[in-house]
Amino acid sequence: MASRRTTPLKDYSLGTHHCSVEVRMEKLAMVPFFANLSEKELKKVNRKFSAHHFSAGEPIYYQNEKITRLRVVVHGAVQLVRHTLEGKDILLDMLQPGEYFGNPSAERRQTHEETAAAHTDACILSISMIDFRSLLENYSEVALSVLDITADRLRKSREHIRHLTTLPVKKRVAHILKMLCDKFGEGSRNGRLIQIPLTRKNLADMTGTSTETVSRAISDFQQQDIVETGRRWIAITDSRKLSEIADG
Amino acid sequence: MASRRTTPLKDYSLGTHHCSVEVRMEKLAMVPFFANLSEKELKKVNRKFSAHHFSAGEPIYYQNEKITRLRVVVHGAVQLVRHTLEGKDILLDMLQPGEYFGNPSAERRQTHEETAAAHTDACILSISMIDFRSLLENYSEVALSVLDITADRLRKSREHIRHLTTLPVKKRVAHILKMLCDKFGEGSRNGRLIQIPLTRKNLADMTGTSTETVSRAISDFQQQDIVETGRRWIAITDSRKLSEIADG
DNA sequence: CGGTCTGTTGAAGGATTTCAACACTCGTGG
DNA sequence: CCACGAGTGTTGAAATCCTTCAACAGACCG
Repeated sequence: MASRRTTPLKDYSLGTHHCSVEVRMEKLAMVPFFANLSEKELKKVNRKFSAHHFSAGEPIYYQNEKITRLRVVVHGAVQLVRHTLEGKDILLDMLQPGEYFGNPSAERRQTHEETAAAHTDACILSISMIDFRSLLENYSEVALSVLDITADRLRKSREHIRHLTTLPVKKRVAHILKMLCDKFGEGSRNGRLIQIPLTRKNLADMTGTSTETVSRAISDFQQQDIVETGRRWIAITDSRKLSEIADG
Repeated sequence: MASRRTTPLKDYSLGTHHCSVEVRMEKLAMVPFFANLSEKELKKVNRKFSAHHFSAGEPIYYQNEKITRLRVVVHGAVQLVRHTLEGKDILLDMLQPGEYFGNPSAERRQTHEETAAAHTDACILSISMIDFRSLLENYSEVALSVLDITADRLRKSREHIRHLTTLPVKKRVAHILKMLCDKFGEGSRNGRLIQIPLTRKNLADMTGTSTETVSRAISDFQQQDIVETGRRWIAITDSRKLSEIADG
């Protein structure tokens, strides 16, 4: 496997790893809406979940597919992509361990609005919608927590709309880099490194532009010593200047 | 008051109207997340709500203001607007009787992300966040219903993002007109009339463009006999052709 | 070491914004 | 009751940002 790696990023590959019961419990406890459950309750919940591994790039479910399960990221990163007839993709979200995906309220709208795929090698826990709904009915604190997270995602989505309709591309790219840095940033020596492999296409699909335009924006940032970048990796070296560009 | 009205729209003015208890109960029962409560429970819930009237254009709460209450539209239309530093407004949503507004999960994020204003004369019921949260805790069916509605708004928001990033202005305007027609459309003789007064600026703020561009798009639709329009009103006369433009 | 995927850069073309001037409508006040 | 003015809608032309097309350079993998 990858032996001559040159990127500064961590290796996310799973190999033949299999999630032990202990790891699963630990990860489930990390999920924000299970945080307040007792260990006994958590064990009960844990039995309803099953685990699956996905290789980088492998799809987890497809757009328009029937919704049957709710999923939680345990290891790796998951991307939610909306494909369009125009052939332009939209990267709706990048998920970290602890985050859920797959519509939690799959009552009427029975199909997924987006495709979920493992962005890196990933380990995913999933629970049937029926079990999840009964869980929500029985534990009001879990339901309220899921509501809070969903409301926060709505807030972020509207923030994104604000950026798309009022900001020029360069500012949008700056905002996305800041956001990614907050969520995935690691280290502080030569600036904060964004700990997921991202192509110019990924960034373009997040900001709603073309790869070329993103490339030009980032080239500009690089000349101003705001970021450092290579193939599939970016580090922010001057977050102050980046903020100035984003908000100025 | 308005005596020489020439628009084809209904008169939304309230005059000295005051909501009777019966009207309030009826309206509360219309709210999707109270739909399943018994009359007795509904009466209990009703006591927690207070009613207020707003004239057209009057603000209900301001962006960045502290969140203290959750509100429900009883009469009239309410607009949710996000103001930006660039001076460009974004019309996030237009609400009908029965719809709630004001973040239902006001736990950490303590301030409103948008300004709410009465678009027409409006009657609004409101409940304190504390009472609302305890309501969610005690009635799991209400909590699940609120979750469903929030998840659906997230879906719509992402759909909007899709339109903003992949479609040219003309198609976006067509989509918004279709949406407004589905939500506010009335009658069928000379086409479906959108039953709220809308300016070109309102439409521009919904589609993320300028008033001039919206005007050009609608002029074009009018020449193709797809819509009929006047000052602050629009009717769709050929929804099939409109759909073709939106999706073609 | 070659092929493929990824990233860069230039230049032309296009869609939309912006600036500007004008027309129309409504309702208020003379 | 009419006229005027503010708010609203329309249209043209120039300027601009971004996309698209194209060619190439560099990195990674087997």
